[in-house]
Amino acid sequence: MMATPQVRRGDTRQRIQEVALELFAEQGYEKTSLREIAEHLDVTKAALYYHFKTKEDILISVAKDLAGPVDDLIAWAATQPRTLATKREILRRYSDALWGAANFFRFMQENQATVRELSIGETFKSKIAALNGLLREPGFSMTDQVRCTAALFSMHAGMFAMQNIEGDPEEKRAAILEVAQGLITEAHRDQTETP
Amino acid sequence: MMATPQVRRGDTRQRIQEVALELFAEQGYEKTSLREIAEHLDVTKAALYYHFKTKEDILISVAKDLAGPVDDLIAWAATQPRTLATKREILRRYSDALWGAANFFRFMQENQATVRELSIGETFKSKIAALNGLLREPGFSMTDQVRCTAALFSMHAGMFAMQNIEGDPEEKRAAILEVAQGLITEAHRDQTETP
Amino acid sequence: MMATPQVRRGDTRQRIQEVALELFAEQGYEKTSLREIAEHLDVTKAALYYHFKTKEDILISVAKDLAGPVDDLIAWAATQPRTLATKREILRRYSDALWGAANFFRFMQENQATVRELSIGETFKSKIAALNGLLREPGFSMTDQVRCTAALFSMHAGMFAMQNIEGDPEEKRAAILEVAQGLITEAHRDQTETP
Amino acid sequence: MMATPQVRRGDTRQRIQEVALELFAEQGYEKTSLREIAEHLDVTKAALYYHFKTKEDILISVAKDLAGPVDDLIAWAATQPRTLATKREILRRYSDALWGAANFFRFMQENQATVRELSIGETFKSKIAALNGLLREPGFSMTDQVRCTAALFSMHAGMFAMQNIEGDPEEKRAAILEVAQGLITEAHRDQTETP
DNA sequence: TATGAATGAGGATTCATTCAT
DNA sequence: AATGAATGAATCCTCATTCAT
Repeated sequence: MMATPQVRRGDTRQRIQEVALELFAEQGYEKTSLREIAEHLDVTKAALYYHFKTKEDILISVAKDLAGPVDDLIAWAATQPRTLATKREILRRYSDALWGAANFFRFMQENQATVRELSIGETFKSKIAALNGLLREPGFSMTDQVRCTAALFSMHAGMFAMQNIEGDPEEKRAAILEVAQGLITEAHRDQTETP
Repeated sequence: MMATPQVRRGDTRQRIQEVALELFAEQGYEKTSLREIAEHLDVTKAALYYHFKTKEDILISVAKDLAGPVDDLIAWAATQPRTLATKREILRRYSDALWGAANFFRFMQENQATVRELSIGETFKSKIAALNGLLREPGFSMTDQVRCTAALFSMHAGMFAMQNIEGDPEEKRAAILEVAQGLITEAHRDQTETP
Repeated sequence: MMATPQVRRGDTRQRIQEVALELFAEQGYEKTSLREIAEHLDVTKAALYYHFKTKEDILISVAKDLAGPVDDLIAWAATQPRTLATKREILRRYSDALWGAANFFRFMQENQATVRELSIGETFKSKIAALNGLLREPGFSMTDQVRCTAALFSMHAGMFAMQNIEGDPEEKRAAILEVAQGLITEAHRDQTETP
Repeated sequence: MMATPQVRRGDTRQRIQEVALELFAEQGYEKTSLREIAEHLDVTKAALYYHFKTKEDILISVAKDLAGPVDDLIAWAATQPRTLATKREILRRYSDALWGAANFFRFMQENQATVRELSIGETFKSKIAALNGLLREPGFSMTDQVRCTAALFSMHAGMFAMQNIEGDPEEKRAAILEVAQGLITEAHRDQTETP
């Protein structure tokens, strides 16, 4: 029969991350002020600084938490043979990662210019480059290389571009994955047929 | 018998647009201050206000100038039959538009969060939606609808994602277009085969 | 019959310098906020930033204006022979410099810890070192070297320590100079007598 | 049979004083934050508040501990005749006091502007004034009064100004004292000779 | 066609301090 | 004897914008 505590417990740090990500995704990083974040949480700006050293730090901490699956994916992929099957599986898992932290990836896509100057910018760019490297084969024809790259970025784009289109979300997601996998498959088939 | 003018003549307005776009594309809209633009041009901030009513106005004017080809494309497409051939041509022309104002489209892509709040945001979004509507057939299977949409966005993504990859720019551009057209074609073939 | 202008003319920059120096000297650099300076001038903080890039910049500009005589003195001294007569004249001129910008030098003395971190810190330290170098002879006995150095610093200290003591300011100033010159003279006499 | 305690025992209060003085002397009072002090000690800011009521309180407590010798000196001097010999001894003892808490006196000298607003400011100023009163004779000529005052302040200045000069520290200290005593002596001789 | 001078609103950040535990 | 969490007030500084000249 404990009374509801008047002051929030030890979850403030996490609540900051949640609210911040939400606002960052909604309005952009620059347009979201710490005042705004603080107000949403009913704390003072200074409280944010108790938990994070800078505004950028909030974003970094969020990124660290949410980009983990992509790291795992890259690490896993590095142990696999560079076959078509592996690549299809990479895309499948990437789809999971993307949809598992949609808000965050939406933020990253819509704030590229801003993020580029931030420390997570390089980090992220290199992850995407790593994934791209795992899919693309330098020996392929230019067109097929584009197919591999397009497989990756179609998923990014698909995630948001399809938001406005009616239809069951899961079905859409499956369709996007299918198209991406189709591109990779086509690239490989193409190369096998025409040496 | 006029002496050569020491200072640039009536081209200031245009020079503002050029410098602004360059800086917007490089650093993002928010991170680019009017002071910075003015300094690059060796004029005062106040001079910018003689030519444009607001910061946003500079961007709007740039957008008006550069987005024209896309408007033309949409207008033209409206007069054409919704055939595969038309759609392939739409993509081809869109490729021209994109590469013809690469800086601007790069800006739009990397500053989506910011642009969304600006008046050109809606404008632009509706143009993309219009293009997408010209390519996508609501009657198609979800997968094929995704293919149509992916054709469009692959070009956006391709434009920048391929920057880091070695190879002749023109060849890359052709390859990107080919992949995009391939997607549309595949969507149509698919639908024709499996009614 | 022109009416008194409502807005101050072009003297704002200078008025900022004056007020700033006054407040810096009175309360110290850190304790003086830009808000305070602005209020004293009946302008906005932002106005200060129109004229100076940073708070430190205000101080730098003041220092540049007021430390000129010391530079002149050093330059002049460099062209003179290192005789006792020269040194006595250095002290005399230094007295002029000090009393000519008393507020500023008082500030420098009372804010050493702060000034040390600022860019003018090094600048100033090196000037004092230069002066000291012009007065001190490394070949002298330690005691006489101290006399030379004390001649310099007695003037600094005297300037303020004597403020509380009754008496005609000009007479005090003359007495301080005399004591300083006496120290230098004694150092030289001493060295001549005991080789 | 007590185990060696892992954490420092009851000496925290003293450690705070030590670290605080060190940082105050190094960076100045205002530039030294309680966070910084706490970090150097590996405790929380709140811990400082267990031992001291305010930031100023830390400084006050340090001053109380370190200024004792000067109080003793003043008390002792009050019981002595105002002879030249007494004054020379005052300077000698003052030299001891100064060198015995060099960090603290350096702090006081370099932070005059700040200290002036603090409660120890008045305290300290009055001590120096008391010392000065013990050395200076209002009946002396202005020049000789300046000599007396200069004797006192030369020691302050000497302490730090001579830091950059090569030579044995003890020898320097002795030389500084000698010069100071010389000034007092000269003042007295002068007065005796020219009544 | 521009500038010089200024403003008002707001930004991120830091600080000394408090208090329940 | 000390901490974790938080606050309120202040800091420096930047920005888009205005307007008389």
